Amino acid sequence: MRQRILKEAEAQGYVPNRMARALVTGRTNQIALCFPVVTSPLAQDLSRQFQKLAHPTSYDLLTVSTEGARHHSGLLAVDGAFFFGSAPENIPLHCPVVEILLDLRGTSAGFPPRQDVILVNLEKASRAAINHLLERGARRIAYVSTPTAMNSCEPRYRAYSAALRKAGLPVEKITVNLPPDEFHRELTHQALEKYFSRQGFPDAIFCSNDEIAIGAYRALRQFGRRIPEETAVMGCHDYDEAPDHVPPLSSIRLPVNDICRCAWEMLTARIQNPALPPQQQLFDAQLIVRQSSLWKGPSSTSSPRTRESSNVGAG
Amino acid sequence: MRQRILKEAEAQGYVPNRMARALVTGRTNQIALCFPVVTSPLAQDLSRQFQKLAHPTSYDLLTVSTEGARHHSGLLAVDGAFFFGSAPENIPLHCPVVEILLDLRGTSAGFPPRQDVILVNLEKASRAAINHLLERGARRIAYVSTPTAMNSCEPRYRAYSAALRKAGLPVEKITVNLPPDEFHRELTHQALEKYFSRQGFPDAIFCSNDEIAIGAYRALRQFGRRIPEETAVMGCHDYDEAPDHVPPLSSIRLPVNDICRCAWEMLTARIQNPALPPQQQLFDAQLIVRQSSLWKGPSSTSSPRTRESSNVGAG
DNA sequence: CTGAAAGCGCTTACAG
DNA sequence: CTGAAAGCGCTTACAG
Repeated sequence: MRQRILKEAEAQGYVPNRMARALVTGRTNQIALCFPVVTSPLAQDLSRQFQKLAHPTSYDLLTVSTEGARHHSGLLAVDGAFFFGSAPENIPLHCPVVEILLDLRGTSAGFPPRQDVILVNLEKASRAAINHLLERGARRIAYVSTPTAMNSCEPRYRAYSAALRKAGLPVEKITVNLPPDEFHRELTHQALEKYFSRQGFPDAIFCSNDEIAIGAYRALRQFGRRIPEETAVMGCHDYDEAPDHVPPLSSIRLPVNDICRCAWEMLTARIQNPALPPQQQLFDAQLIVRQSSLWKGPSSTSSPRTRESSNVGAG
Repeated sequence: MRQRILKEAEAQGYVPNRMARALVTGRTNQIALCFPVVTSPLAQDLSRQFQKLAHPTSYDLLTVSTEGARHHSGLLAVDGAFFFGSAPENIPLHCPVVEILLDLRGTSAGFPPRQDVILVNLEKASRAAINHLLERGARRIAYVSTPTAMNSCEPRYRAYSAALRKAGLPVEKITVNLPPDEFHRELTHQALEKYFSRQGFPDAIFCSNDEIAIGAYRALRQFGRRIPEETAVMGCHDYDEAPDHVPPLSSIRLPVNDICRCAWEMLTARIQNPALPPQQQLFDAQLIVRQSSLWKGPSSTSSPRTRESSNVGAG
């Protein structure tokens, strides 16, 4: 008797109302992805990985921006949330949270005593990147970033300034002011164009992300400055496009796939069992050396800015 | 008296429960973004634009994959949805929908009699792209795509095959089988590597999207084949990276920003007033000619595959 | 202006 | 195994 009713309901296209169900079960089958800037390449990359992880499950993904005075009308209707690089305090949320943070150990900010957290060590790889540039003989090494990544808690900046200090070289900071949602390359290009025409060219440029690095490519190309022979470029993130640039971009790889998989496991475990002990995991970023960082200095092949760009031989 | 209670509630950190509110108001303040493959570059691009549009509003965005036998446990809890290139029938949904579709007018599929729909005319720009390659003198022009974009309803394929037929040239189809969620460049590279070593090199390659075009770059570079002098490459989508490739990628630009803005307006208007008459809008794609499509043929500059790739002069 | 009641569409426990 | 009741946390309309 009961079966007949259920069958008939399905036949008539009945689907249960999720919010009503959620109200009584306490489960929404939704998970939030919280980023300070949802449109950044790194946020996009993480989103894509989380989409892949969510797809075989019954969870839908909600993308939420944590920055900007957005009026959130009530508790987010999610069973759990990932927070990238920002404090959950901003968002009304009464559910398990996994945070993905840059490891700030050793800084004044201290170790955050969170429950479930993934830490990414960027400082070690940044040190390796700067040392690599120093070993190639570069002396004038500039650090380019947005204001956010230009402070003493920031692992990239810390590694950079510590290494230069140790080598007895001057720090050269280039701050690029970027609106959070805009395409960064052209604005970086413009900022660096101005800078280069006033200050000349550094031997090497350490960029706080790959978008900025490609903005630097644009600016250097405009001046006919050869990469990496005259000015080397180092990115950070190592997004999918990095090997396809000419020259292929050296970068610091964030293990995005591993981070997301681990975060996903932490969160689903926490949802199933809120009494679980705190979960923590540390990931290392890794220096990926391609062509763009192989500085040769002024004494290198002296073929100047003549011939049109060619696509030969990069395979 | 009442004010005091409300103040006290806020002070204690009370936030109303969204699902309970949604159950009674019928509004969830959520909007769904539905894509056949959520991780494709075009889906990412559209998502980013919709994020920007949603940010100042009170809506949160839910990203949903319409392909793959995902068990959706109940009605999606959204006030409205965008559907890109796929039928809403797959997803349980009782709410306003705006569809974003490739314009198939003139094909056997006919004009879909939907309520609110945005149509993108890809065929005209595709014709322009093929004619551009023909005018440059290319005779052997191949079309590279996934199986999905290799059928007679597909505007790119229709334009391609019609133009070649008209010019009395043979059609050359290269099908690349790609898993939906994987990074396409390397797999395209491999498929084309095989193809080129068996069939030799076309004069020009018309790719159904930019990712495939960059896979083609990789394969051509591997053989030391010069782009565009020996083999020209044409992409489709014109993503942000297109001008930064070497040589800069010619492509067919989808007006993603305009599409998203228009779709957003349609949907919010429909949510506010369900009795609105059907809304429709047509957008044209546009051929963007950069360097990669400027074929010169065998009689061009005969400098062979010697020198290492250089980044000079592209600015 | 405040307070009590009804009801949104479900699920869960409990009585028949 | 089926049916009626209670209740999830809100909002809305209605009575005081």
